[in-house]
Amino acid sequence: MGSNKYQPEKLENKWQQAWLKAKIFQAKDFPKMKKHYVLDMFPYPSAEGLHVGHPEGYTASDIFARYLKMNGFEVLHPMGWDAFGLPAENYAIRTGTQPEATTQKNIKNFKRQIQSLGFAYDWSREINTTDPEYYKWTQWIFLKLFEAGLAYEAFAPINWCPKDKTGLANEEVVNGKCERCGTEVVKKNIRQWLVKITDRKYIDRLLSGLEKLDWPESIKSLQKNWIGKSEGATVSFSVIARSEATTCPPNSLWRGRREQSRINNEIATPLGKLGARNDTIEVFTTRPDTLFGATYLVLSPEHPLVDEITAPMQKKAVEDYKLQASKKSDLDRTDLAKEKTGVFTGAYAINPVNNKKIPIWIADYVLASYGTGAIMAVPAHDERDFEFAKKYKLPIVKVIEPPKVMPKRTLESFASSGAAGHLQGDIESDCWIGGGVMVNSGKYDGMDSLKFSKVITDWLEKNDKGHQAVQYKLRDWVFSRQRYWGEPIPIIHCEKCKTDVELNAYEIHFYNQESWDMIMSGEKTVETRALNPDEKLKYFGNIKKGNFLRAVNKQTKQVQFLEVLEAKAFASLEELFKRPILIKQIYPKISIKTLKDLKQAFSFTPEYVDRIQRHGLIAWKIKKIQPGLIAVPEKDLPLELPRVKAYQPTGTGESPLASIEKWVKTKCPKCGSKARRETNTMPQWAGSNWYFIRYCDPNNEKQIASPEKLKAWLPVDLYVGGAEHAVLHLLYARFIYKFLFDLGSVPKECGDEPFMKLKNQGLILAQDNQKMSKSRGNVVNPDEVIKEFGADAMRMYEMFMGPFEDAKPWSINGIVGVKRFLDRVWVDVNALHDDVEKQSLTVRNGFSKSIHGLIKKVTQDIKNFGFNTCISEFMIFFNGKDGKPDWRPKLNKQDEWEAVSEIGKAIDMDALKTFLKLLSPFAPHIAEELWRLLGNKGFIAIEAWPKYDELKTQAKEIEMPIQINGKVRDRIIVPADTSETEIKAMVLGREKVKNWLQGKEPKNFRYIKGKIVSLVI
RNA sequence: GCCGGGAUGGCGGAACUGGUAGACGCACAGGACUCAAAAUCCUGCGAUCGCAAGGUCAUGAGAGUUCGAUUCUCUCUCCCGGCACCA
Repeated sequence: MGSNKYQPEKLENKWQQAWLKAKIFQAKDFPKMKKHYVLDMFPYPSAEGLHVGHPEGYTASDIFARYLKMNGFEVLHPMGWDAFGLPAENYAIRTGTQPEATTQKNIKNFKRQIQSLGFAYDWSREINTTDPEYYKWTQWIFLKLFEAGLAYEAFAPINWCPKDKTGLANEEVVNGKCERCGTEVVKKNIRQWLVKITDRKYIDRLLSGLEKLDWPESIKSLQKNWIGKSEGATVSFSVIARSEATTCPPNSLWRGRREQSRINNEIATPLGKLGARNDTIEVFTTRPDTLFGATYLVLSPEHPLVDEITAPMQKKAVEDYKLQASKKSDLDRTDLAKEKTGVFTGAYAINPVNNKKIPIWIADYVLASYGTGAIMAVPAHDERDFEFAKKYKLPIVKVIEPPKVMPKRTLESFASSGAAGHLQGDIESDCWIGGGVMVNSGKYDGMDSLKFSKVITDWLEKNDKGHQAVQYKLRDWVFSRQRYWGEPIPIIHCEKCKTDVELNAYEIHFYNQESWDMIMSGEKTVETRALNPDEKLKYFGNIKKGNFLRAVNKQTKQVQFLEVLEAKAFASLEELFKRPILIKQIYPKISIKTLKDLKQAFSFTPEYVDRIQRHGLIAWKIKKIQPGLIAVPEKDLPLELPRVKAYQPTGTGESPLASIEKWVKTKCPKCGSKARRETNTMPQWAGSNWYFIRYCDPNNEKQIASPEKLKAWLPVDLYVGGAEHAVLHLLYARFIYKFLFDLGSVPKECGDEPFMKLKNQGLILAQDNQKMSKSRGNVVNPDEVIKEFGADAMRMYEMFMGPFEDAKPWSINGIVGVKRFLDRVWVDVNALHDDVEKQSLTVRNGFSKSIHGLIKKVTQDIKNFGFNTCISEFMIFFNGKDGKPDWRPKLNKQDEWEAVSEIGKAIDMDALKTFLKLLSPFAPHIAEELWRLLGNKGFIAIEAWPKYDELKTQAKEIEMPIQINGKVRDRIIVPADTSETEIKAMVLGREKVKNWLQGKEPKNFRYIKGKIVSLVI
């Protein structure tokens, strides 16, 4: 027997170096073969080093990549470092070291650890997000977003962590607490950079793009949920003027006021949205069918109209309530168990469908950040409104009668959910949130509620009282941190440019969020307006190319500047109609074929049409600009992070960069006057949402990556990583990728989805079934595992533990099983080799049948990520079923070969080599070593993947179970292709079967070829 | 509350499109080797009745479809992950 022992530490490093030196895992840029891009989520190189969770995903993707390589694919399998971020900075603060230095140190350690596992990475493409040559392009992307109007500055109430003294993205707040330190998060109004991920151009693509992706359903639904699309309608409720509110006016009075406001606001309202007025409250509802049941309105306490509408006698109550609400943390406000509270404003509105006067309340269960910040309350058909109405004794009007005859299943589920009250129409004690038949809805009574939903929406549109609408839960992405260790935002603040623009600007106001959104959504939008000679001061016909518009959103108080790129006058609608391209830009979704369509689409009032016909119309092509915000010129990128002495966040909302005067003071690239640099830095997502693009061309100095190389590699075919990134990284990366796609930086051929297939590894828990964490002290260090068992055993064990995507506990006992197996392989192969050399064993190739089954099984399992079962197949093959391997003899106690198969003391050397090839993606080091031992040349890692003979995977004889009344009572060994008549005779002849039958004929006889015989007595 | 995923021996887990439940590994027990131990090798190992042959019960609980259900359908319980007053 071979005397040498399996000592992984003696051979693993050797092979790792050999692979590197031979460059066998370097991907060629323009592959002639089929390409495959296998990507791991790159790690944040923490000071603690790798934990055993990292190698799980890396091993799986490595096995897959090696498998593809052996199958003739050109494989791109890169690795890099996501190295900006808070921990490095916090560490620097504590120890007074440079984040740059500790980051370098951590990277070195991570790289050593990852390399010690023998992964087949192409290290020539290694990237690091903190490298100026890399973040130059992160900054470049930001500038492009800025140019497109997708990155903007805003004072926004953001999540603020008092301990870390920094703003947090929504996603970093877990249960109202800071994800990193657990401190309760408070709201703070702070100047921020935001990225408009909610832009119309992208949000629906982010949603619909999911459909074609091969991702786990759970991740897709998480993203869908996060985007949170709801379809419904917005409805305008007119507010009754304060003085008139006490005596609810008949319609005449009311209308007069309405006309008044229309005239006042016309100028401030973009074409087609003339319905918006400052005395209307817009609400969003997914249930326009319940509109007749809307018995009151509720505004969020932050709604911009609250102060304007509140009646004097309610002023104090409203102010108190607003103050109270503002003090509450998010956690308090969203606590569901809490009873709803609210205050009457003293104001009333008119329900547009029945002209009923309804009270307006404020309550903090209505969120300012969603929809329009206001709701219509339909207590009879919404549980929240119902609760509120009950408490404050507000009227409840039923407008939908639950269907009397319901499908049985629906009925049962209602009964069990305790909602049986609905069935009796017991509206006093309960509310019905389902559909049904309309009642109390005027002439629509008796209509199906689903149908009515559409009917009433059409009615609203026709009557200029509302329109079909879509809302999303997704918020814009807070894209700045008040921290040092991140990419500087390449923007310069110039006071002179700002005042210049402001001086030249025409002011326009928007009361309507939708109009605002439409105008702001980008360069292609065209603003149109009828000329109005009566209003000299605001004679918009004067606005020419090169002028500016100062646009104010009355609701959110947001201010934007628009530059007029082109101004065109049209004498009439007919003339405008001749310019279909222009119309398309205004209303991209509506097809306008006739002039009538045009008028309808724009919902012109007759007065307005009249004015256009008399005075003409002007249209502007505009571009959103950021006055006083000047982009750092591309040629000056990267804008490098300056060296600082102190990294403490200032806590004022400014980053530590603000205290480096030398860096902050600069010249405006546009006008040359004194200016200051932006001191916020980018969040960690900035570098990680596009890194996979850079791997394709990591050293390109001229472009983010060359289109040719991108065409060769993108999209990523397989992306492996943790499910914790389901909505953060994966959504941002998809957004940025789509943006770069639209920009042309990602070529059309690549498509606009970056990751075709996604696999999530399950969490590895500690021995005690708890999450591994430093504080619990149950973290397993891979270095120690490798030292004791070797990298191959570590890889094998991580794959053997259980299904890849499931959470599973680490067990040190478990790893000894695979280690023993590798020991056995080592010892046996050495011994076999020695004895073949000594000619005490003969080599006869091709007699093993089980090797074909193994190839088949392993090939399929790798494709399906079923690595755990692969490994058990390896064991079964090597040890043999019942301890009888069919490809070789076995060692007995005296270390002598004992024939276990019919072939005697012969070995199927081809089968052994095949076995090693199959094993090599899993345990690459031992496979290489034994491959050479058996006299082969070159690397097993680049050998061709074995093929199997399907015929030989099929057993000729089968042990067929015989079931009697559903239970296995006997077994019979038969040729696989035995016919039914043959088998029936054989089965009925069996002693055991006769015993069960007791002379009777079976009532039923069934034979499933290759599977089972079943009889019923 | 809503969405998604689970529940199989002492443990991690197998079981293809319904067809022998518990593969493989761990732990455990007995044996071999050893002065002894470790390592290694062999045997056994769901529960239960039985000396055995064999029987009975078993895949979270209950029902259903089927010759046959871990697998399909319904209801329920519990666990994990996510969202959470989103109108």
